[in-house]
Amino acid sequence: MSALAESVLPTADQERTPVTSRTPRPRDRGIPEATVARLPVYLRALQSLSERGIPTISSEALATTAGVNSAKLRKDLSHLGSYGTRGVGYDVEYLVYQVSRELGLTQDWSVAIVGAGNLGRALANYGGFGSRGFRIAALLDADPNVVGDKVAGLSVRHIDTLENVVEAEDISIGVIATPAAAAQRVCDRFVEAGVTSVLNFAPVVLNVPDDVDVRKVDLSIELQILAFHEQRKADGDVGPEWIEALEASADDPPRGMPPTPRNI
Amino acid sequence: MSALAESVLPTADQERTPVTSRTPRPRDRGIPEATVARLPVYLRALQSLSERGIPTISSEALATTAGVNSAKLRKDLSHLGSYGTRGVGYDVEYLVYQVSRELGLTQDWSVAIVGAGNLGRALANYGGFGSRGFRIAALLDADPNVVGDKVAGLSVRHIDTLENVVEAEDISIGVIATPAAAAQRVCDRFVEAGVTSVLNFAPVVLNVPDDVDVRKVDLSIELQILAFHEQRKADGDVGPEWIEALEASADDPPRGMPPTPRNI
DNA sequence: TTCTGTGAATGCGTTCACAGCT
DNA sequence: AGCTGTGAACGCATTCACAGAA
Repeated sequence: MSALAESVLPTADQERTPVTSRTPRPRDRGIPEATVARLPVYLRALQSLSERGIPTISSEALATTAGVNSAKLRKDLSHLGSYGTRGVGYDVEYLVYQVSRELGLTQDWSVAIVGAGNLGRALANYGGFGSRGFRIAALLDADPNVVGDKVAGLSVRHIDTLENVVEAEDISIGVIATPAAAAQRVCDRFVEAGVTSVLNFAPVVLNVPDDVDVRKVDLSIELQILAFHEQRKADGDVGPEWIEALEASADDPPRGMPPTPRNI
Repeated sequence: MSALAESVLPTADQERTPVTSRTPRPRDRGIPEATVARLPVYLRALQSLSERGIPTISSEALATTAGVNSAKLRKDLSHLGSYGTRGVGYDVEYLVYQVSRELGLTQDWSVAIVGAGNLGRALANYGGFGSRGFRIAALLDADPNVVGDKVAGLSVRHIDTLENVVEAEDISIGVIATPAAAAQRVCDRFVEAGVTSVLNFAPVVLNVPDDVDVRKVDLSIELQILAFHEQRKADGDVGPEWIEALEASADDPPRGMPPTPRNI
C-alpha cells in the first residue's frame, strides 16, 4: 500500500479498494460470490440458534452447524464487518440481523412463478421461504385449463397478463418452472417487463442482458454429477489387476458409432 | 521440479501426478470438480445438436450454446482426451458418447425418492431425466394416507420399506424431498442401507460419512442470493450524494435489538 | 487458414497460523 | 485463556495467447 493511502485511510489495511476509487461506500460492498452463497446457510443456522434462545456462539460451533470450517466462516463474516467479540464469539440476534440486512431480507421481495405444473405448484406451496423476505405474488400458466385453479391461496393467471402482473405487483424475481421449450420466451418477457433476477428450473441455458442475474436449478445435472462420483467409487472397487483390461476397452465406441476421428 | 523428477518423467510437465503414484489408470481420472459440473451442460447441448443432425461443431459454437467461453470449454474437454480435430472441430456423436461415458451414463442408475409431497411428486413426474440414465425405482413416504397413491406409474411405498427397497432395487442415489425435520433421519437410513449418493432438497445441512456424496438443492438459498444482487443493483441506483446518509444509518440495529456489542 | 490443445499468467477461494483484543 | 480478525501461503479455476495439427 502506498504512503499516500496509509496517511489518508483511518487505519492501515482496513480498506482493500485501490486508491483511485474515491467513491465513499457503506463499507466494502465487494463481498465475494462464494461468501454470498454461504450467508443463507449461516443465517439458517443462526435463526435456529435464536429460536432455541442461545445468546452467543463461537465461530467453531457455528461453523460446525453450518457444515464449513471455522476459518472460512470467520473470513466470510469479516467481509460484513467486525461483528464478533474476541474471547466470546458472536451475538446471535445481532448477527441474524446483520446477515439478513446484507442479504437484503429486511425488505420484502415479490416473486412471480410461471408454470403451474407439478413443480410450479410445489414451489408455490413451499411455505418456509427462507423465514420470510419473499412473497409469492402470482402464479401464471399458458394452459387455459389450469388458469383459475387455486394454488396456495392464489388463483392461477394467464401468461398473457405477465407484463401487467410484473408492473402491478412490483415483481423483483421471476421464477421459471415451465417446460424447456417455453423458458427462453418467458424469460424474455420477464426481462422486457423489467425483471432483473431470474430463477430458472427449466433445463436450458437462458440468454439475458448483462444486468440480469440468472440462477439455475437443474435436477438432472445434479443427478449426473452424482453419477460421475458414484462411477468413480465403483471403479475404485475393482482390483488394480482389472484396470488395464478396463483401459483397453474404455475407449471403444458404442455399437453404431461413426468412423471415429480418434486422434492419438 | 527436482532434477530427479525431470529425469524420470517421460516428458517434462506432461504428467501432473506425483512420481510416487505408480498405479496405471485409464487416462487421467483427476477431472476437476468445476469441469464435472459443466459436462452435463455440454452433453445437453450436444444431444440437441445430434437431434438436429449436425455432424461436427467448433469449440466456439458449442461454447456459445452451452453459455461458457470457448477457452474454458476446450480446457474442460481436454481433460477427457483429445477428441477434437484441429481445423475442424468436434464430432458431435462421438463427443456425446465420450461425455456420457465419463459421466457414467452408459449404465443405468436407480433412484429412490423419499417424500411424496408436492416436490416428490414433481420430481417423480419429471420425465426427461437427462435423456435417460436414471430410473425412478421407488417413491416412499411416512404418511399412511399417501402410501398406495399412484404417482408417475409408481405406487407410493411406506418409509419402513426403505432398506428393502434399496436392497431389492439396487438403489444408487437417494433423493430426499421430505420436510426439514425428517431429512437427517432419512439420510441416515439411506447411508446405513448402503447408498453413497444423496440429493437433498430439504433445507438442512446433512451429516454423512466421508465416502458419501451429498448435493443439495435449496430454493430459499437461491432466492436469497438473488435478493442480495437485486439489492446491490438498487443501491447503485441512488446517487452518490445519498451514500453517506445511507452509511450513517446502515448499522442501526432494528427496533428491539439487544444492547449491541458493536465493536469498532 | 482454421481451430484444437495447452503452457503460462492471472485471479479467486481456502486454509493456515498467529497477532491482538476481551 | 479464549476467540476473533486477518495477513500470507497455497491450491484450484479461468483466461490468455499461441504452437502446431489438419
